[in-house]
Amino acid sequence: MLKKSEERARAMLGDLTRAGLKLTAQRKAIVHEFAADPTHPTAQDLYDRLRGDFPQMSFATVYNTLDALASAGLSGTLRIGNAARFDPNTLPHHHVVCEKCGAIGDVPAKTLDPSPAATRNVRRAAPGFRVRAVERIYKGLCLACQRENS
Amino acid sequence: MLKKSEERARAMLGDLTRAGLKLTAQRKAIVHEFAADPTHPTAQDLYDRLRGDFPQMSFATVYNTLDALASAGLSGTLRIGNAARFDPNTLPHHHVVCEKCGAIGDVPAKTLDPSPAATRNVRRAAPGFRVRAVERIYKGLCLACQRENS
DNA sequence: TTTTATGCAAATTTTTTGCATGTCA
DNA sequence: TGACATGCAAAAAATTTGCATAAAA
Repeated sequence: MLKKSEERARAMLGDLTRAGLKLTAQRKAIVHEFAADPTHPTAQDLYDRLRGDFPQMSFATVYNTLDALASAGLSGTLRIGNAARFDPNTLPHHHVVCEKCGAIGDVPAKTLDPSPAATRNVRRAAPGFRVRAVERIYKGLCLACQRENS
Repeated sequence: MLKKSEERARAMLGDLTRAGLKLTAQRKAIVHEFAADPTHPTAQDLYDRLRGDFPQMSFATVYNTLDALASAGLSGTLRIGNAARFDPNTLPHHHVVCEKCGAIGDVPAKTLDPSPAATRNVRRAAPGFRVRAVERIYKGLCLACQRENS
């Protein structure tokens, strides 16, 4: 049986090919590192992890690949703190963010479609705006930071 | 009668003093420019607008002042695109973001307190996390961009 | 062989910092 | 006066770009 991370990497590589992107060694390496990563890494994070095994890997390639994945809908982009964070989870979900340590987590959602109430509220504030998706950020304190505070 | 922008600027200056911050000429200028600005400007935006009237104003001062306002709870910080955007609206509210042109708007909310359902969902995904506030981003297309697309 | 991606290095953009000087309270 | 803020300039991060070379389809 395949490890879950292997499974995800394979799925992502398949999607990548299907999206018309070329399957280079660098992209395979990036996808293997990224596909099952729940930590919402920055491009720099991934680059640092990869450069050990792939010293010829360029930073721009990591950036470009993550952008390509995002454009193909295979990755989400989150902006929290000063750097873009990438998210391989393509199922609908929201995020928790710890206001102290910055840790980010996923919160599964049935859908990101706007509720009728949301649509009404937006219509009132921004007439004519067409809402495609509603993303939530749950801000607060993670368990570890609550303990530290006491 | 005072213009609304004047009113807001005065309120913000009062809050600023009350927060123990010093009232310098630069801060007054920044607050007057910022307090009633609904466009969620970046520090660069504000600096560019101010430097005409205040050529001696330094960019770092704009940054520091906006940070000070945010730390004192007089401004919110939004990260959308590659730069921090500042928001003088301290009433509870969410945001609409146009995915094409990047325009940002406010959507008033009664409260940002988590609903019981939100608390449950977060608890399931991130055990022990204490949610303080739920912020929503409504993503979609603004009226102008819908028209352009057709 | 044609198209697309890579590496490299440099340019931009965004944000932060140090420190001497100046100003508010 | 004493604490805090400013300006300036430089450093540090984060992101994007151009172009010759290399690899995938």
